[in-house]
Amino acid sequence: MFINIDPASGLPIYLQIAQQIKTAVAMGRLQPEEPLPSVRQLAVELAVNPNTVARAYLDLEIEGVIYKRQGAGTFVSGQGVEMSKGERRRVLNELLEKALVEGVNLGLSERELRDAFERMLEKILQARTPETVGK
Amino acid sequence: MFINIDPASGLPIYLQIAQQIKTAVAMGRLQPEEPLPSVRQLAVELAVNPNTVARAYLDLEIEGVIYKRQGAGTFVSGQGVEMSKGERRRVLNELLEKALVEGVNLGLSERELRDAFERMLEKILQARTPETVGK
DNA sequence: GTCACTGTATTAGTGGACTGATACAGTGAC
DNA sequence: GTCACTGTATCAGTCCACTAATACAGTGAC
Repeated sequence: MFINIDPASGLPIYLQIAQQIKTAVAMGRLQPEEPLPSVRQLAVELAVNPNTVARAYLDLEIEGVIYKRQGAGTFVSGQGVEMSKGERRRVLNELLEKALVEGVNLGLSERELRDAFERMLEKILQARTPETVGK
Repeated sequence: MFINIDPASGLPIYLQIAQQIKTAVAMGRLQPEEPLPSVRQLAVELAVNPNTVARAYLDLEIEGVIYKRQGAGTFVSGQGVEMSKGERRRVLNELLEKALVEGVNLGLSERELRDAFERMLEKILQARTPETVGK
């Protein structure tokens, strides 16, 4: 798989796994209903404990990014994040505020902030087919 | 001061302090060279240990948001984050990616993402005078 | 049924993040 | 100099996040 762990990052292993899968799903590198590697398989590959992978999968399941079936495996969700519109906006706004506060404090100009946003948005959406984005 | 601690947030106290000050600086509610409350003063106000406040101030100093003078006090920096342009972009991009990945996985449309960004950017920049934003 | 695979639960150990008590050190008004 | 304020350093305790070892339980091909 495409996941790689950086022991020096300081970020917990399970979060590194979760984050990378999340990004892959957002970018369409992982398609809905596509099976993920089993917890053991990925654990061997990354040389970590199966529970660590399971922890990452659990987080992703709670967030609605993937779903699991006992004995069968783990799969990418079909777009279904169960959250109210308001709640979703709140989460997004929190993250955007954090990014922009940081950007402003770093002394970046309004122009630079906009450019960076546009570039990142493009990067994430480019690989997706139009109908898989939003509704 | 305007800081308030939410014990239920799960976020460490010192991070709550640091984050709120950071936001205040970005929004211009705290002006360059403006003195911050002393570590003891703020500690009493928030009912925490002075070291906890000091820890928040230390983080902010390392990031370049504030500066301290032994025996004198703590002050808001005058725009001086010492970081290369490339490094600053990298930090911003990381945060933007996180926000957008989340937004896409939440099923928000490109339009909604753009709108949220514009609104947040506006909110943060509105209180600042033009010449204090970027260069 | 067996077998080989799935995810799950339990339990435990280690490390370090977080906070606090307390003593030290610098600054500036007087 | 004193005094009242600054931030700083040291040390210690507690809690829990993180990871792991290991055993349990469900699924599906055969």
